[in-house]
Amino acid sequence: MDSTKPALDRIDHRILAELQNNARLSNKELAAIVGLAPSSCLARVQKLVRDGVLAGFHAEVDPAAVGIGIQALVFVRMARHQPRDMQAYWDHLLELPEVLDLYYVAGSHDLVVHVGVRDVDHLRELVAEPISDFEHLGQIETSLIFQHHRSAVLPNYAPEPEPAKATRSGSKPPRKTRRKATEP
Amino acid sequence: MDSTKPALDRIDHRILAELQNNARLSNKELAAIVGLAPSSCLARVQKLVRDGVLAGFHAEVDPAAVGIGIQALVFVRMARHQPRDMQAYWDHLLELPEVLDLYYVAGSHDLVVHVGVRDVDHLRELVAEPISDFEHLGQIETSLIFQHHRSAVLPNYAPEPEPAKATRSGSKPPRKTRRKATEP
DNA sequence: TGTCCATGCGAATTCAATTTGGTGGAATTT
DNA sequence: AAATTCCACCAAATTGAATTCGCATGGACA
Repeated sequence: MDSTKPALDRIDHRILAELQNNARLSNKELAAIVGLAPSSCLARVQKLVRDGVLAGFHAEVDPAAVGIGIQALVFVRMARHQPRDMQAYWDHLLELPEVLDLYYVAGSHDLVVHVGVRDVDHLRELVAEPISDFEHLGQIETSLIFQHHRSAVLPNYAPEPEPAKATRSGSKPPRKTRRKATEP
Repeated sequence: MDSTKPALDRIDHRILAELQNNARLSNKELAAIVGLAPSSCLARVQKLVRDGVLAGFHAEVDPAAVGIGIQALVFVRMARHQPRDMQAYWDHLLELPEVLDLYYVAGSHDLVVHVGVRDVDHLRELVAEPISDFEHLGQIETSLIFQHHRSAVLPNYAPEPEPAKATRSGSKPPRKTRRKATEP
């Protein structure tokens, strides 16, 4: 049925969690954390990237360091909801560098725009011009953000299919180093 | 005056931009991009981390892979705005794994809560129980998210103080490899 | 003009990433 | 049930990067 759903096991989820917390973990460290050999761990990470489960790796930077003095949410209600118009306005907003997040939602607002600007003047200009500059707009309401928190890691609601490889007897029966083929 | 503001130069901002796009860039690659020797580049990155400008490195994972089927914005209006109550409710929300973003804003809403849940039942339970379970709450409105976009990199409004090291004559007068101290 | 400081470089060392060939267990086939 | 296939894993080896270090350069300041 679902060709795109090999389902992630416990170790995969562990890898995702660790990399969400710290994307700079070296493969060796990650392998040690999840209890795998570096080579096996690397193979899993590469697979997760190939499958699009790991969609990117981003540094988090202090907004103040790039001159963002204030942030705001702008709630926009459209006067018309033609898909054509919505899409055009959506694309328009995405081109604004000030737009950090863009939500298209059901309910009494249509769009919620999270913006980061230099100062109040910048905010006023942004809302007055590029954001309001569109046909078929209804109400616009701007709310200053006092505080914002973003969780770094997503919850995990996925059922784990298998013990992924239950190390049944104790912890690690270290395999006897076998090497005979290339040996005098 | 400002002991914590050595101001970032052009190269620093370039580093920030690149790492926001791809936090897994190797130091060597990054150095090549920004036009620095690996050792110099590493020193800058380490400094940016020490100074808190680089606040973290996070993997971005596909919500579907962890079982998040739907996302929503929950708009909450408080009945009372006592700082004590606000803070308690804020902390309460932060403990919910479903909460992905939390905004405390001025305006007609007080809190905007971005949640990721398994399905509609999960959403109903979340809003009915943990989110509504607090005194002094006013209106609550839940809006399904149809589409969400997050920009990976912040804009840069910071003025660049100095050419960081203007290579005035041409590009790279390759320094004559000096090594005399340890030479016959 | 001389000194200090910040920043950069290259070479050397240390350590990690990646490749490869082989192993064992579990599931599947005979 | 025995044989076979397949898959994920591991260890070792190689390649290549991260990190350290001593020194050089150029601007700021006196």
